[in-house]
Amino acid sequence: MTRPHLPTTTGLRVVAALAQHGTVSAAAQALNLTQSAVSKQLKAVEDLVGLALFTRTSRGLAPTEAGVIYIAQARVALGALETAAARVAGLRSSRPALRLHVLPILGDRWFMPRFSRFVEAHPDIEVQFSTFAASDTVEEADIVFRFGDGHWPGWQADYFLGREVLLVGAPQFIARGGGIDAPEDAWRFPILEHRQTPLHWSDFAASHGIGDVRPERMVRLGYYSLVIRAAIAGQGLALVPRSLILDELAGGQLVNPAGLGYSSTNCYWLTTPLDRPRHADLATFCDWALAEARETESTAAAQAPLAASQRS
Amino acid sequence: MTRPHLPTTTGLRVVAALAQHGTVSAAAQALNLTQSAVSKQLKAVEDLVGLALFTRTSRGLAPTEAGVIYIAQARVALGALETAAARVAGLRSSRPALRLHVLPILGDRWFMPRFSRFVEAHPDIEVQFSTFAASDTVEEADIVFRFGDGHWPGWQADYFLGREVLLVGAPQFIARGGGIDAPEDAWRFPILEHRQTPLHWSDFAASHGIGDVRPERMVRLGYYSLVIRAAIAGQGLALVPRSLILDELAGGQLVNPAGLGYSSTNCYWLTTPLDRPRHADLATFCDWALAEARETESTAAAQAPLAASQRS
DNA sequence: GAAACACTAGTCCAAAATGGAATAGGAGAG
DNA sequence: CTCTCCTATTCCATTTTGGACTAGTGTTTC
Repeated sequence: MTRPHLPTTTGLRVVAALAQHGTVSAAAQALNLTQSAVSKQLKAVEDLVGLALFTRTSRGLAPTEAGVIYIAQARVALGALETAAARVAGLRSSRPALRLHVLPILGDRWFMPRFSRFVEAHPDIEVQFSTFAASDTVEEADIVFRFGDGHWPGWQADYFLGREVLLVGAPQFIARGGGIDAPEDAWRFPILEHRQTPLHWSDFAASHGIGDVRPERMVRLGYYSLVIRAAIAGQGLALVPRSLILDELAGGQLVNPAGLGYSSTNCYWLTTPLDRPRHADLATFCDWALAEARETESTAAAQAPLAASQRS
Repeated sequence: MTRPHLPTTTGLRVVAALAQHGTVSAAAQALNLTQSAVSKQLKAVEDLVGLALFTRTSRGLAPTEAGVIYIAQARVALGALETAAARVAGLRSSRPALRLHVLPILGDRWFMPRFSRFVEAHPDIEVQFSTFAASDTVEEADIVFRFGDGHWPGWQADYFLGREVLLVGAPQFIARGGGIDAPEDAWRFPILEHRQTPLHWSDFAASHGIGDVRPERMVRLGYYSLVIRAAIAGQGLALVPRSLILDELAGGQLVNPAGLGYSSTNCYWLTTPLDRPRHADLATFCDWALAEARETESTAAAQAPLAASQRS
């Protein structure tokens, strides 16, 4: 046998990022590469595989049947590498690295812009992030960020962010649909849902006492990044924690019509294992992350009235 | 976050090959790279990980604690890539590739020297090999090479090779130990065992009617490649199918003292699923592989008397 | 004890791969 | 029609990779 044709690990990351972000340009930002580099890496993987992994549209990319299969295995491979890094980092006799498991949406929209502040403040603490790792590696992590109601046996859960959920959409899209003045107006529009957090719309309806969820249409997407992006593109209304879309709200790409939203019991939590000692670096990181999250939400709260006044 | 430090897929292959082959030079041969390239790739992975993955001795390399962890995840990652390739290959609307799952020892010692003959004879048939893939992918394969007694529910098993098992060792090593004229003489020596096929020595003892296995010492190794290599290095006696060591017997690196060995019911089988149609390419490959295996064993049988006469 | 053998690690250098800047071109929205 | 967002490609500089070769070490053989 000659040398097998394997993709590079950059190629795997590109494929995984494209699945999550939906466009070459957005994936490039997430990967800290240029649009041109990502485009070429995708082409290289597709040439190697011999099939297109994504279809191209003017709005971005969508996985093909082959792409869905390939993306799944790319994630398994990347997860194994995260596991290897995390487990080996745990063996260092010098100060062991902190092992964090983060959800994709938090990695992109919360850690990416802020983590450098932690590094500057604590250059001596090494942090190992995982996103794709399998559940056994997740359980080994020092900190696991989770979405839910805050109850995980064996784990202490500290509220992180996302309790305040807003109904949002692109301004022109909402205007074309006749505007939204009351919660039930939302059902005139297609709505977007993140598959892994499917309860939002029923919570929204329940919190406003408006009966069943009855939208014109519902589109389910695999990543919150894609939900947000589709909302910006005018493909539907979305329910999104305010803290995750501060820039889009400030920039006017998304608006929160009539200030509609609700307070969710399902939100993002910072969890730590109860059966392991809380060593100093872990405590330092938790304090920093929770404080930054509080600051994020203070900023979010301060912007809310401003956004409301811009709406009239 | 800046770009994560991921190993290259070549680095992963190097780490997995080193685990299997025990020396940089042997791994290089298996990978179709030079010793220098493999050495540099290993250094690059170890620099990235920040820990040594192998200890170096004058006889080769052995995994460290970190190495064992890393190797396991490297194999998971490579398995995922094999799965991706196999599943995507199955989607091609043109002639789908044959998906073969091969044991490491057969990949190295049987397919590596012979597969180019198949390619020359059938350039139009694409074959996808896997070795590391997880069990779900194995079950999807068109052909699975297995070691055992030939009974796997749902699979047709055709004898492939390995029924004739020889007691072998390095000539000087055997001479220093006083030679071997009878089966029980083997217990004066350390013996080597492949962890995944642990029954050989008891089968050897039973077939010669010599009671329990009572060697001076037993060393268990994770790969048959390492068993063969350790036998050549004079670290013990091994039981190995004749067909897998024709070159070593012919070259005198290993000898079969007193023609000792036995006929094993546990051997290598070519298995195909009963619940799927046997399409033409599959039949072509099976015919070729079984014919080549027959030829391998004819050659082996023809060499046996010659080796015996060289021994006196 | 010397020679031979098998091994790893490093240097030098050419080739290949990678990524960024820039550009071309397409599609949709305003 | 213009603007915006998008992908794909070209050009080029930089980085990475792998092979040839060498230096050095340790073990085995004679």
